[in-house]
Amino acid sequence: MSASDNPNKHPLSVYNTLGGEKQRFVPRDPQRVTMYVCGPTVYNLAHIGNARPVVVFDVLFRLLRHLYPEVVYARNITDIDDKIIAAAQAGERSIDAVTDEFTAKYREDMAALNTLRPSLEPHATHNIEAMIELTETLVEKGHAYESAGHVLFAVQSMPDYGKLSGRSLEDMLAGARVEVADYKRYPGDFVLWKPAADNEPGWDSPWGRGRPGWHLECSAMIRAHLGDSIDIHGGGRDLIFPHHENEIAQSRCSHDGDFVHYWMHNAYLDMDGEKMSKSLGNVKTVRELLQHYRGEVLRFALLSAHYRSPLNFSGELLGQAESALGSLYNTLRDVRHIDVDPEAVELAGEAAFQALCDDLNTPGAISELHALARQLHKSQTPVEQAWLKARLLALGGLLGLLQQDPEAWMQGGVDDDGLDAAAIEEKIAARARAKKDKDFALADAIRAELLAEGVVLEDSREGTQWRRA
RNA sequence: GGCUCGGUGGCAGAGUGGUUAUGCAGCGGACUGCAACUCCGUAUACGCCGGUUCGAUUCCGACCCGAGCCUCCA
Repeated sequence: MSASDNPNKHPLSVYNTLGGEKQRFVPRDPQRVTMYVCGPTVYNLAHIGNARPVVVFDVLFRLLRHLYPEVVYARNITDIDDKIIAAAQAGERSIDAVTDEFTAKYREDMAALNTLRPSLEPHATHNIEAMIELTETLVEKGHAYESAGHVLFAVQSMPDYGKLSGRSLEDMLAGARVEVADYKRYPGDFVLWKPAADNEPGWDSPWGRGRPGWHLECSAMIRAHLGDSIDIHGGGRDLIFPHHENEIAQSRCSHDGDFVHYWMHNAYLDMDGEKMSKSLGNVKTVRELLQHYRGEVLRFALLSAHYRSPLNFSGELLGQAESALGSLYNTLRDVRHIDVDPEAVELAGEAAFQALCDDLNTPGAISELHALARQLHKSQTPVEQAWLKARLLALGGLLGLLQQDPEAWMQGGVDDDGLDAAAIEEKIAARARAKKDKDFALADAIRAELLAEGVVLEDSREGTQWRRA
């Protein structure tokens, strides 16, 4: 039974890079959906661009969990790589010290964006044996060869190599930017296994002490942890070629099965209209941004555009995200005393849910959140308010948004300096007395004083409440 | 050069062969002691040129502009 066969579910469509079109999602096993997303190379802090696929596929993970009984989501930790070795040597530290530090920081940063931990986080170095086995199989089957201590994949041995990225071998070499190593039989061949220098980490193998090539770990770990075939494989657009193309080559030439059914790729982030790059000096780490914006604001900003569109990540975007998110929390604050059960909401009929089922249309879903908020403001009856609040929370939860205490959200911020709540309440009380005495000059002075501290007052019949601007 | 994807109002960003996207900011009004919040209303749009069509921002073609990839970058 697929989701589409269940009247209580809504069909999910995703854009499949393989085929270049939106397709109905049909899992191979509706009881157990499998998803793999390329994770970090742990040698430095994650930047906000790295966070986009993490947040996007987190939404997909949440959505799939609503649609299917079990979802196994694996995201690898690449803890062996040239850049890690370089970082360790530069810092005169051990490899482990580097990878442990940045694995921990990666988890902290992604948690701050309210992303769920994947079901599995396989480490490359824990799966070396599987990589060696995979390489041996490829050699046995005539798809790989040993040369000068390297083992290389022979791309010409695979008839439809290049299918994912939509290019032929001739096309790929036409650009002629390929630096041809003399140990390659064919310029497009790529490394499965390479020799390790004495001062580099290495593992014993049939080809001597060495370490894996870049693409190998994903193929080996997918097979080891998820099986020969999986439903969804995700990552950034830039990985389509060569990384994912080569994963396909490794996996399909070594074992039966079609490896991945749905390939999903997110577009890049720009920084103030320019590509984020180290040479431009405009790389922003998640950690840096968290100094100035709350994680949920960053998450909201990342979800404000469709994942396949480039998103210009600017201070203005973040300001808008903060305002928009604040208005939603403000709505929830007004009904904070109404108890609801978001679990009871049947999502299938919700427009926001349907938007997400249409290839993760997060901007569409967010607009529906605003529509619910507007209805909530206008509603006068507690029953209706409870119903709307439950829906807003349920749908927000699907996006990983709006799950914090609204009062705390409105009164909180990233800065710890400024007036504390008790001092603010005290001034509000003083202002209330002034208002009662019709001393509006004093009341306004107090309000202006608080505003200067970044505190905005909102009067109502029930009294005065405050929030941080 | 090859392959791929885009160009929507001040900004961000959906979507559609004919009907208000939405948000942020702006303007007008209601509410308020005045504000804020909220509500109501409102201006600004679909790169350019052709074609198909009763009708195109939406389909087709050309053009201009931009982006990504072309061996280790999300």
